[in-house]
Amino acid sequence: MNIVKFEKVSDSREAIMLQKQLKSQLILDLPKAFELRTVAGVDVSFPEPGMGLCVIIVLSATTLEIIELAHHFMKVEFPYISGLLSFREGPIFLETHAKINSQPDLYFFDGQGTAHPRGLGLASHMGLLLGKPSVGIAKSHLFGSYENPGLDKGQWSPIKDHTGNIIGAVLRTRTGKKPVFVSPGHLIDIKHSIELTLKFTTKYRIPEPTRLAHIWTQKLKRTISI
DNA sequence: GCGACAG
DNA sequence: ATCTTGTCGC
Repeated sequence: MNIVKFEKVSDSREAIMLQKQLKSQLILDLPKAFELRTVAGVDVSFPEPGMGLCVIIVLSATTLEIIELAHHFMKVEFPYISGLLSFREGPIFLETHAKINSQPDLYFFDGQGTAHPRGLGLASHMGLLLGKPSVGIAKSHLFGSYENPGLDKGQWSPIKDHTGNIIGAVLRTRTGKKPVFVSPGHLIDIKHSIELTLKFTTKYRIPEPTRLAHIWTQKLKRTISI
């Protein structure tokens, strides 16, 4: 069992305090012994108000074949508040994670990593709790300034905070299509986050780990009663 | 006060 | 995220 507990917070004030405290623990470098054999994709859908359905899909990092698929359906307490997404999706993610048998080497989350108001988006928060490398793949902008990248696949431009520090990248994963917002979660740097995002991107805008997790989250949603 | 605002 | 079918365009 993967026993990882999520610190309960009762309101946004406490949530923000926790984020500020946790961000100091982030390590933005790949571990020396990092070996990439499997990668996990995470996503959450909401079949009905107050109920969430999380999916974690584990893929071979070399062939992208599905190694494991786990899901969990439960009540979600925390409301959606911009900047506090991890408090809404974190609990159900950990419950789902307790069901997987493999130990993914890397995790891709549907949201921001360090490109966040307090430097601790969903991917960073979860990576920290797991103690594993994680990357945030967001479909839209949340925080930081940036210029649009070139139109060719692979081109990117930095996302900077008010100080000028680079906290993420706007990456073109498909020529001529809307770019994705990539930022390191935990135990990884920006360069590798970009490199790995491209490595797992096939013919679609969203890289396979997160794209497949989303597809399953929608497919299983119909299996659950409404 | 005004505009922005992951999923 | 979710409510929702077909349709125009690359």
